[in-house]
Amino acid sequence: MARKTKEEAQNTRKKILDAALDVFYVKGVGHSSLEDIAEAAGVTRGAVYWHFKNKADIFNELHQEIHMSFMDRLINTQTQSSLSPLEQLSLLCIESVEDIETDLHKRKFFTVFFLKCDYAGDLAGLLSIQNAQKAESLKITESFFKRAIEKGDLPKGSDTNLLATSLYCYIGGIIHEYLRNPDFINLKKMTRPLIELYFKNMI
Amino acid sequence: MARKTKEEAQNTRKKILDAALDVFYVKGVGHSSLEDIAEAAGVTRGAVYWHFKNKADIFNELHQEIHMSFMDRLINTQTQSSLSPLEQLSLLCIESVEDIETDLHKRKFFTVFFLKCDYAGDLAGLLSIQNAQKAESLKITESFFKRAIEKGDLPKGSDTNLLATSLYCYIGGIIHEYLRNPDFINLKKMTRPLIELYFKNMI
DNA sequence: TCATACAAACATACACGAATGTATGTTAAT
DNA sequence: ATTAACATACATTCGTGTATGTTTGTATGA
Repeated sequence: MARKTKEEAQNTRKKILDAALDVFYVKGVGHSSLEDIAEAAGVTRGAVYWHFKNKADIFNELHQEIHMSFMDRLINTQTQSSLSPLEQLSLLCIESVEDIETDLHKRKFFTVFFLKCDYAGDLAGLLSIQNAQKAESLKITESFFKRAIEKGDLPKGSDTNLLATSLYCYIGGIIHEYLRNPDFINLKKMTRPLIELYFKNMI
Repeated sequence: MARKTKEEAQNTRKKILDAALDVFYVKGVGHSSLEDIAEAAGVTRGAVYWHFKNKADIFNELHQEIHMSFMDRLINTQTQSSLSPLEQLSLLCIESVEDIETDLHKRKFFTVFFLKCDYAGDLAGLLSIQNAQKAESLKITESFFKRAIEKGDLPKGSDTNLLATSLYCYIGGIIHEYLRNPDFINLKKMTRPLIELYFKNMI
């Protein structure tokens, strides 16, 4: 097979990842063969094996992608807004949840990670990788609450870990419930009320 | 093979279901073979096929089991307590979440349904069955909020659907996050604070 | 500049095992 | 006598990882 330029090889790699997301979304990770992914990417299985060790490797790479994207956004939200910390956080939550409906790419990601994989067998170890990454982002989220306390927007002595934890559970729960059953939550109508319920009342 | 009494056959069936839950919990649904389940139940694959159509059938039966159990509890909570509707609901939430940690059987169920299956292939149709059942329980949950309004515990005109939805997302999120990463939430310490955050402040 | 060697980036072939569903056999409850 | 409730055997397909083949980009040396 003709050797390609580095750029072309990167392109092939990207095509494989994109194809994998699509195939995983439709068939579930467990029922997607590397042949399915190769075909969807327009290459052969050999190419998939050249770039990735196995299916779990592909899955993990996909997760890295969305984790990085989320972290970027979290950090940018923190540093680039004229809103108060709680307003920043509230807006981030609203936008993140709304993205699930409006951004098909994101919806595929979250559907795959929440509903279309089983965190067993080859994927068993990846949950702890994901968890370590979540701990990282939780700390940053917690820092929003800390800044809010410093600004006097929250009572001194508020438990920032409890607040960050509760917010993660709530937003994660909204996304998960929506993906399980899009008819359960009309995100267009309910995102803001659901998030406001949290930010107006709970804290 | 010796024909058994009806009671013995029911016992075999129960053994298969129990074994399936254990195997699914350890290996994930996708990576559990019917041979694995048969072996764990101390029978052969023939017996599994006698009682169940296929793996999806077993999975669905397991889900029926937990759904019925939850509905019973929801209905009993509603009718048998001297607490106010919101207190009833709050206590139900606390107990349900605490059960995840203390009741291994429940933890296995929720782990299997949230993390160890991929809702694709044979399991694809089962999510909508689960969703229909959830809609049923959501209505009952909503009725707690309605009664609370009637009693004057909540403002007239409160959106009971929003409240029930938000509670489902929150409790589901807590359970999901805990199962993904037991280190993320210390349920012993955090269950009450998390639930109280909701009931004391959000509503 | 050109020739050459190496190997990256694939494509194709090989080898094998696992899991499924169905068919058939067995025995005792009814 | 019939058949429920299994156990065992049969038949097949699918998917995986590894081995091997092909071609051209790239580096190096003359």
